[in-house]
Amino acid sequence: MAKKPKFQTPTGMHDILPEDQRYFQKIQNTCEDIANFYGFQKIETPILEEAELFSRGLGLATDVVQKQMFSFRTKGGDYLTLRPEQTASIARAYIEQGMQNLPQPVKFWHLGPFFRYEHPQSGRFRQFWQFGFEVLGEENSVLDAQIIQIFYNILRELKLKNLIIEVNSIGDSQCRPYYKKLLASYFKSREAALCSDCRRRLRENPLRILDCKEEKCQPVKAQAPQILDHLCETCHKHFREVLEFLDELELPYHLNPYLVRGLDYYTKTVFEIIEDSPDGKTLGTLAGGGRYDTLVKILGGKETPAVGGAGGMERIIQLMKTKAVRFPRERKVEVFLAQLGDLAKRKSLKLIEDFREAQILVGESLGRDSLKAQLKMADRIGARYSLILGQKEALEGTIIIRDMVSGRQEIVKLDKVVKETAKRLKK
RNA sequence: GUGGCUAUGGUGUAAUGGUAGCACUAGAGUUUGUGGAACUCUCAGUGGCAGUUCGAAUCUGCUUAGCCACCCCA
Repeated sequence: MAKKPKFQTPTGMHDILPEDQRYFQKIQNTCEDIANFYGFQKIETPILEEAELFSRGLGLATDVVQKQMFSFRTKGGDYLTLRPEQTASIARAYIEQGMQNLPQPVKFWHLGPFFRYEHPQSGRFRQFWQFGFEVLGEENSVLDAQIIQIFYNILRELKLKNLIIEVNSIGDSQCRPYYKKLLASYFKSREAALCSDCRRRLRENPLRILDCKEEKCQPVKAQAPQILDHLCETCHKHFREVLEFLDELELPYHLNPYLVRGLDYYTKTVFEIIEDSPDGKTLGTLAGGGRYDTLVKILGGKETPAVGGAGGMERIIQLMKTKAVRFPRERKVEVFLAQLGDLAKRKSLKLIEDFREAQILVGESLGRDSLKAQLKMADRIGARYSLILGQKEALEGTIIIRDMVSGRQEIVKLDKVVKETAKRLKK
């Protein structure tokens, strides 16, 4: 006889079990509250999009596009991709739905699963959940600061501490090309001192060398020209304003001139929020984002300045767990209905509906026939009262109310039991 | 994509080539219409495929998954 096949979740993908649902729910509720306060509306876009939306939007040279997309051809011949991030889809929706004709800015939040083909490890999955906030149609630096504030608020609301906001500006189409050239020629003159990856980056995207953690590259990096010294007038002013707003908000930020994000659509402000853990272990970025003033145009829309970011739910949950963030039970059952005998079981079904109408949570274990086992269950879930409907009671039209603390029992008329139970619960 | 470590019931763990055992959990029960304790019984495992051997959880190879590092990011 053949062995039973053993199915398991695909690499890097997980079941989200009830105990984790509480955390997901908590994050979702927090996002929703904050979104309502700041005037963001929820949007959901398809999990599949045309592959080109991402390759054009995020940039062909990015890691996400080059090696992390789940793409496939449909029977009809379309080339689709499981979304690796949200921003490009929102920009697409903005263009497709003509949202430039709405009062600007347009503010959205979202929450859902995303997919990247990578080697999984802690805090890194092939299917992972993100929430995000995006503002389209506003170039003012005050929005950059407010987006950062929003993500900081959410993390704080989730009881996370020791948060550090890393910020940088990576310029725009005015100044970045010039800086890139400057940087490229600097690194080129010292190419021999760079690691092999960085020599490749030198050709593809010199900015990323700044992100390299290779020991070898550190001294070269340290002497490299810094973008902040080479921002154009506009970007410089914009960034200065952002920092002033952050000061005003008294947010704990750290200016990190090496912060370069992996997606090409970013302009000017970029940020990441990380946990400053004492033992030096990091989960990676909890939330990150920045300004993307050119994305809408790249995707074929009108020039539309925008800023936004996203948070990683699994990472946040992992951190919440280590900080022992707990939640009360979502369902407190105070009454348990135990039944004995065929007639009683039939009457129980209807009785449960009566309790539902009265909005009293009533637990049951209708599949169990032994009274003992049912009371054991009642005890386990912590019911205050048990209702016992046996053969005799069912025939007489009565039912027993048992106080699970004192053990006292009373017999009441079956048609009064909802009322009688409600009365006892109020005390 | 590259390298390192790991893998035993649902969970946590024993067994260094010779009967896969224990604890928890779960289910059923202990004068059959009454919970918490105790006790009894039951379900349930060597990730998968090969190889070495009289004999493999144990040794070897491959594979899968997890973890870690690189890379990158949420």
